[in-house]
Amino acid sequence: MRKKRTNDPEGMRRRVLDVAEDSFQAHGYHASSLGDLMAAAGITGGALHHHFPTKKALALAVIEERVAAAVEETWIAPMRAAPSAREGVRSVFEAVATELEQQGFVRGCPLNNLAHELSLADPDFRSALADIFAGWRQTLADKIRADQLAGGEAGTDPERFAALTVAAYSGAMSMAKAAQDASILRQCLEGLERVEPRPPT
Amino acid sequence: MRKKRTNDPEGMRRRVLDVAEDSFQAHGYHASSLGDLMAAAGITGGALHHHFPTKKALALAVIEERVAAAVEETWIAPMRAAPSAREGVRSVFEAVATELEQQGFVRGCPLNNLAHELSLADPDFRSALADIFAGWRQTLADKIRADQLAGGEAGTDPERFAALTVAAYSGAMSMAKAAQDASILRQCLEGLERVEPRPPT
DNA sequence: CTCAAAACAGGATGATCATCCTGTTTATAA
DNA sequence: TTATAAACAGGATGATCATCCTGTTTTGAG
Repeated sequence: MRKKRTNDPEGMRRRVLDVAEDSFQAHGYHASSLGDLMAAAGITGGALHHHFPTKKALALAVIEERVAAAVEETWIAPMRAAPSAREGVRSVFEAVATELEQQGFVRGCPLNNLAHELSLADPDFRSALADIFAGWRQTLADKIRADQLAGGEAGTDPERFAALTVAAYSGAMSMAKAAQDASILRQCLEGLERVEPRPPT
Repeated sequence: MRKKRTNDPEGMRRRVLDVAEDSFQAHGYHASSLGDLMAAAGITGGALHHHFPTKKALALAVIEERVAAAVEETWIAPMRAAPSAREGVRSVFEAVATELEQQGFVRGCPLNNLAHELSLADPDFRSALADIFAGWRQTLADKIRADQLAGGEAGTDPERFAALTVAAYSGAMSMAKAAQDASILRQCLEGLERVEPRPPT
């Protein structure tokens, strides 16, 4: 009689989020069935229902914990650590492009993928996704302001720079996903680097 | 005994595409059930199956006929008619922003909406969507080349300009959809207009 | 130790969905 | 007119899906 079951609520919750994040990115929210997720995570219906009563609750957790963390890791932290806004943008674009080229296929931007499918589906989804976009732009705008305090970027509007950078990245990832070709990212970066390049007068 | 049924295959096909295009944009492909579409179009299962044997066939028709036409109408035709590439881009951005502000909500870019949900779902979807993106960029690049033949845009790389413009628009629409606020479109346009603004040396 | 709550198991359920099938009606060509 | 295919009707079907429910095991507080 092997009666050994170790309760590990945190670990089980993490495994569910792992497979949900992966499946939502690979197939989307609606195309991911809870049955598939349960099989992939190796858990039962009771356990899944215990941690996430509804599919919506699961998706909200993926957005707030995983998608936000992905943006934090890919964009926010590198930008804060960068010597300047422009150098940060360049290094993030190139890092992502290089990573995509190495792995050979393009899954798209985690935030954009879910934003397109879920923004209109539910107000809770929409506001969670919009908040991540806003924080992303905020970080970029703050970096421009820091550059300006250091004497650079005169004449660059922080919010405008942030909006264009995030838009260009998101759109470039959209095209890269559709074309399954990451090179468009580098093309867009080259264009971005020619925005307001004139020195302060 | 009113026995009057007028066969109108073209009209019926058009009505199906009308409701499918609308529903795919509003709720997405997977969240649109054929039952809902049949009810909205006022047709029977037999008729739907006759014109579109599978849901995939219906979506492919929506992409190739409706989404491509939307890009043609919104971007390609106005760009060809514009006096210059930059003026064309400006007028399209402003026209879309104004239209979105008037209708009060943002559904997103038809191409991007389906591209995100379907690019990884099926190779046929992906290539149809990628072709539309490519044609869009081609039109923009051709316009820059025309400007160059007319003596302007020296130093502007046509493909780079096209890629950044499409990316910025797509990404701006993504954010506008998530935020339900079209103003970010104008912000991105202002940024775009500061790309390579220096005169030829 | 006791016991209540949390964690997990596993199946039931009702709804929904895409597809298919058998007919019937309409249009077209010979 | 007649034959043939296209156009359309309407229901059947089997699969799938999210949620819920009843029960069992584990954990920790008192």
